Amino acid sequence: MAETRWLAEHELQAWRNLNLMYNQLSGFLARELAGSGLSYPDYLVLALLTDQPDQRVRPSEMGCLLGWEKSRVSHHVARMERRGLVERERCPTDQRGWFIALTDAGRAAISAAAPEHVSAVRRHAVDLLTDDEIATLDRICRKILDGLPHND
Amino acid sequence: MAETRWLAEHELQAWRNLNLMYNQLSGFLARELAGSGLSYPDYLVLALLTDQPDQRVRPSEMGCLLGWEKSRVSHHVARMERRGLVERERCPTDQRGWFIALTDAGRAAISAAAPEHVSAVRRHAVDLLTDDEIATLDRICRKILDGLPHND
DNA sequence: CGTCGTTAGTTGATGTATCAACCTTAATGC
DNA sequence: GCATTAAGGTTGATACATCAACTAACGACG
Repeated sequence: MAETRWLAEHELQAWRNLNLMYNQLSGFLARELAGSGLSYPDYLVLALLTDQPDQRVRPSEMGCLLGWEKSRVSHHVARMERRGLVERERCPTDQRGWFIALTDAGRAAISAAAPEHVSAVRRHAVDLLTDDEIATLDRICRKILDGLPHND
Repeated sequence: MAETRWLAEHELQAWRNLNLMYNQLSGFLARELAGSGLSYPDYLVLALLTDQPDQRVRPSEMGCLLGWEKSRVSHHVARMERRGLVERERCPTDQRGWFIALTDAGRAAISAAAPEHVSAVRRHAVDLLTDDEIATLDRICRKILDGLPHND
């Protein structure tokens, strides 16, 4: 077993700041969204659905796109269905599967929440960064994602 | 109410990648840690404690340092105490307060887990980035943190 | 065909995060 | 001093995340 290479001070700083920043930021955005009656995961699901051509997806595809495992998708969609934000429809070509579809209430909820949410993302993140920084951030994320065993 | 300024394509990409990256990465690291019987939050608590001069902190200070609210600290420490990883001691100078202190078992647990964890952080994040990228990442995090209402 | 491994998704148990309500002790103001 | 407010923490309820175990339909191959 080789000696452990501990993190240098500047590496440790960056790593801690990343964790702290992400948690604080997503907590803040979640609280903001709560005013519209949506949680952050709710928002992600609804946003994903509105992006789909016919506003429906298979749970497994949703899992890939959001990076969620199937059980998380299932539990979360079940809760959202109970609140009337989405509904499940049998998939006609595969009797094992379902489609998750946006309901009118779901569409209304995200339309109401989106402007404020996007504005908060701008105010507290995107607009604070230069184009260069955004490009670098994107590159960093890609590098790290590529190095991870992809569960999709 | 002004028109909503939606995110431009490159901004949206970076934002989505940040979310995806952070969730995938922290999920991965959590699974890695689970092999040592610790969760990611467990690790953060123990690491924080080993950093303290006398290996104990007040819950409120821990909350500040980790960006956790007091109730989260309380619940989590209670669970860790049940497992013998930390213990609570009455604060002699303030009868309302406590110290959270590292136990021998806690010290042993983090000593066992740290090398593998740090190596995973290196392999999957730090070592993939140039010094420039790390510096930029740190700057980005600071900017965003500064713009957030600080709950500390 | 039938059997068998794979894939789609669900379920239940447990750990984690947040909120609001609460209790106790400390500090402040008069 | 004594009343009031604030600060340090806890608690219980609920939502969220993860794991392992499960059901059922698909599909490939004999």
